[in-house]
Amino acid sequence: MRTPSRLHATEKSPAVTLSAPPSLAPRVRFAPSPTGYLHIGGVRTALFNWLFARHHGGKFILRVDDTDTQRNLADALAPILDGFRWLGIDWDEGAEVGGPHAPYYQSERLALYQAAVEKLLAGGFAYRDYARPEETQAERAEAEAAKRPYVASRRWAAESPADRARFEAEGRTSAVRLRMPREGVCRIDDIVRGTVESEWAAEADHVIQRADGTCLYHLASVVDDVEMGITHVIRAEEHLPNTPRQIFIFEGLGAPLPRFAHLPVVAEPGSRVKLSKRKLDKYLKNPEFAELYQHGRRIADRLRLEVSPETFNPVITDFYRIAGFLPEAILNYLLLLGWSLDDKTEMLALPEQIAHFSLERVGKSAASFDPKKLLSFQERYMQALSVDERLALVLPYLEQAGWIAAPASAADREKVRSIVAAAADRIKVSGDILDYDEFFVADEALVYDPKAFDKRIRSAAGAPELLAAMHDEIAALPADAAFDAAALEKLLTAFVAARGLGLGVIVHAVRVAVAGKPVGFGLFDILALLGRERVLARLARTLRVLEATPNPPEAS
RNA sequence: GGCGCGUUCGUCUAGGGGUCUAGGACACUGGCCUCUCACGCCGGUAACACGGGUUCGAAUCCCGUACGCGCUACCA
Repeated sequence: MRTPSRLHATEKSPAVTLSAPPSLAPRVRFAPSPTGYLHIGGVRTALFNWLFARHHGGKFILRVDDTDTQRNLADALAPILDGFRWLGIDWDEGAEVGGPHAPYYQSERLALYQAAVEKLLAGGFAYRDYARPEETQAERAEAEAAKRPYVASRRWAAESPADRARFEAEGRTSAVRLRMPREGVCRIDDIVRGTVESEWAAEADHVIQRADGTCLYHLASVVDDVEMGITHVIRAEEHLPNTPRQIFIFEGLGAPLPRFAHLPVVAEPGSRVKLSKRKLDKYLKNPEFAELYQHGRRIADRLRLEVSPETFNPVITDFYRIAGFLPEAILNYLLLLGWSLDDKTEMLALPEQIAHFSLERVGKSAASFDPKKLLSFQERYMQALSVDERLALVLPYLEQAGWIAAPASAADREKVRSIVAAAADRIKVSGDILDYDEFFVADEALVYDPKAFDKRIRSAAGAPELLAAMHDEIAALPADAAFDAAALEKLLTAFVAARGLGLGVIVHAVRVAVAGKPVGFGLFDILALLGRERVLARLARTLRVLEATPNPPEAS
């Protein structure tokens, strides 16, 4: 039995999307723990929150979940905030920007949590539990052995001051636990998963405050959501089983319930298991993931960055910033991990993403991270940029590698601009400019690819003689002769035609002689970019190198 | 173990009872272009987890099974 689609849409999307007064504009949040890195799955969750807020003219709040941190907060938070800023995901309230519900750091909101604990206690929604850990453990083990859900016996629940005194006289300490209902059904009307039901009786009495007085995540999260007026809790599916106890806290606090939307998790490449930063070794066994990693690694090495897989790997946002990915490409890819507009549209610029985003179109099943597809978005976004835009992206890499002086001189800019133009689609991420060292090294420092040198020059019949003749022909050119790609094409074509040869015979040898490698731009572009003097110098050097080692050892 | 969620090409997905001999994209692959590489263009392989229902008709609705994932902490 199906409801008409119009009605169905209304039933799934709350009134807030249609006729909500401004004061009811949605308020959503993302609450990272300051771990020192920004996980790509976290970015996807944050993106969906952000898009939802922007689409509906609501607020996106960035709250810091630091109840549990001992480490230096500033150091651990900076990479996360910087990551969001780099991606262009901004927040209306929260860390560093403040707002009407400040402070946005949980570690500074302890008094609120304490008040909530007392309110829950007073209302009978929670109790002080004096059980010792081993006693709780034993009950749990018993339940498991009996194959039923673990439910606390509440034998050590203090119902009166007298109970407390008695337990404390036994040397016991207490944590505060939720007094979960023992009957009925908890119904969650989830925007992405529909109605999810579970038995209240299957819920354990979760601890909300430890014996040492500190509070736990579920309590803090709900208290903050209430206080900050969060209307929609949009988070990863792993939190779905936690939702009943949170609903119970909302109710105990007498607060209205937000809408819930549980997003499918972002999974490992080729799997359904949640993507985790700790399993890099495993992911590197996936060829496509390894290729992405090596690509970034190559760039980091040329930049002489000290990177470790702990902080530099494709699960972490910083990886992409360092390699020179475009934020728009990453966001576009991430958007499609669990969301789609229709049966064709894939490329959506940010304004379109905002215009079209809706929670109703979020999928239900885990989506595995596909490095190749991410790269393909990156390529398409890069292709859409003008040469000058690419030049601006690439210059900092050359400066940081020390290949040009910083800040770039006008001459350097012009030179690099020509290289970028000739490179065309070969530069997929900004750091790829560092593949073209042949245009930046001194002629005498050019490194030859050994295999290419042997195949195209040393072992190629007639190649040395042709290179020598080529050198002489260029040297004999009038000083004012054009040395651009068109002129060079004419010259080379005539050169081989005069000898009754094809272009292929000379092209490969010359390429290796002047660029050191068998792949790259069109040869005429390479020669023009290098200029006459450097081409001559490199041809001459190649011939000298050949002469110095006329009979190389047999390749094994 | 218990509870919850999920299952369409290798991957991301479209799909809301007939228009599905299941569409798109990435990957893979054949070809074209070509001085290499990359780009681009044309083509191809490839999926409704399984079993029962309901119905004239099921990828689509219902039930079961299998498999996967998540939760089951005085973690978040």
